[in-house]
Amino acid sequence: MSIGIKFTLNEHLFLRDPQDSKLGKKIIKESIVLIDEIGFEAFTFKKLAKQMQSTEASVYRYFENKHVLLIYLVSWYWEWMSYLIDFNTMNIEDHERGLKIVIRTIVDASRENPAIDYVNETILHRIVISEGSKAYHTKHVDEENKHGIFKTYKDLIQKVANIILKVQPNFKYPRSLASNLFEMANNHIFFAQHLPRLTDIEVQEDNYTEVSEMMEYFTFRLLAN
Amino acid sequence: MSIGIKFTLNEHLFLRDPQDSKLGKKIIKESIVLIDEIGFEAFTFKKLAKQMQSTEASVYRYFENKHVLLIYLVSWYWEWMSYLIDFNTMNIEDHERGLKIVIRTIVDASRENPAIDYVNETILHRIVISEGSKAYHTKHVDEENKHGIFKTYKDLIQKVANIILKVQPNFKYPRSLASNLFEMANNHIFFAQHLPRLTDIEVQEDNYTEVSEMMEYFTFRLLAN
DNA sequence: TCTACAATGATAGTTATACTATCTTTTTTT
DNA sequence: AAAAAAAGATAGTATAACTATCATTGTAGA
Repeated sequence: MSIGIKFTLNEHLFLRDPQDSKLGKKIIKESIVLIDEIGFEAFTFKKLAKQMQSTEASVYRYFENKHVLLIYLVSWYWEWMSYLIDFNTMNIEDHERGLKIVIRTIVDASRENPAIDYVNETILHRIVISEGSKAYHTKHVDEENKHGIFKTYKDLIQKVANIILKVQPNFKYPRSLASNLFEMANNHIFFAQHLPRLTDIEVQEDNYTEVSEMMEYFTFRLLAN
Repeated sequence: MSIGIKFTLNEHLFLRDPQDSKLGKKIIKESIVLIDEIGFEAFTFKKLAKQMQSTEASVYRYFENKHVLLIYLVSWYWEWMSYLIDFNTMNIEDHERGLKIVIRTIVDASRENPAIDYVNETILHRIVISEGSKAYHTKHVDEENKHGIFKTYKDLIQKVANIILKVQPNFKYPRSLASNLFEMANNHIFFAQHLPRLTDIEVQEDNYTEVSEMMEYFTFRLLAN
């Protein structure tokens, strides 16, 4: 049932392209499930291999280590988000309406119809919320950044920044606002679920309406004339 | 040269209070230096013990594991921030001016005169920027939260939320804005230093003026009538 | 269809991490 | 000076994070 999407991810993110083989796709699929289940710290390649009935050595043939695998997953998510934004804003003439759609896409990504059979986007969204920032909070950011590892995210931010500029060409902080939108969406869902006193919004189950309302309010207040 | 401050931190954060002994203070002091130097992932109690000429077992008598130590350090930072905000806004009648001072305090915390001899606040600020969010991004958040581990942070957010409400009593999202101010300050300093395309501001050395300018702009746009 | 070769599996081994336990020595308290 | 608490020294265990080697299976081209 694949609709034939294959994302192009930076080649430093893997040793062998997991999108090219059955085992590779299984690694992606099962790692998403396992990281969500036990958390990134407790996650190991040995446990993953056991769960997918393969071996540790086989997993290491695809990914250098679990940190790179996390960046891969998060990058995959960002590529997917980028695709969704393009898709959802296609043929929208009104820039304000376009930006609102972007915000709702960011917040409600997991409600979109799954696009690829070996990736559970709903679970991946949870991982991005709770583990995503660990992808770049390391001592090796600069080095990894030099390899273009974060290009996907930077392009995504630029895409949203451009939409922001269409709404308000004089706005001084388009990229800051764009990155803040992503961080804010993830943080406040996390806060509402785990540390509710750090936010004013509430979420139940997978209804994130209050998050996107808040973000729309913030955004259009900032961009108003 | 201590001015006699001793912060009260949740008792679940340590096995023996590090503030009560020479060795405990040394653990705090040296762990800050070492985490900053090699990053939290590479940091181990064994390396710490070696650096401070003590033993692994001794460190384990104070902290259950390195994750709890990180929460301890970050909580210490939040306590200190709370103290600074009170101190810097004391006797300020004008609420708007008060909020501006809060923003500058959050951003420029590390420029404040060091208050306690065994904590290098400048280095600790760097740790909070690059490792701080790992304190609560774990599978055990809920459990740790039940123990009141994050009370310090929640109280700090509430304090800033109250100041926000004084500026604009009708504002719908005081706590969200407060937590966003802290997250934003740290993120954009980090971005400017490591992933500059994710922000519009620039920082050089320890001059974070552009960060506080941006945050003031965002905040007062949101709170304007 | 056979051959070559790439991919995977099975197994073992290495070094480091994350602890726990026990005993001795030093320091502090009374 | 004795008792108790803290710290040091040392050793040990389980698991993590890899690397290496060889056997087996699957597949693409001659």
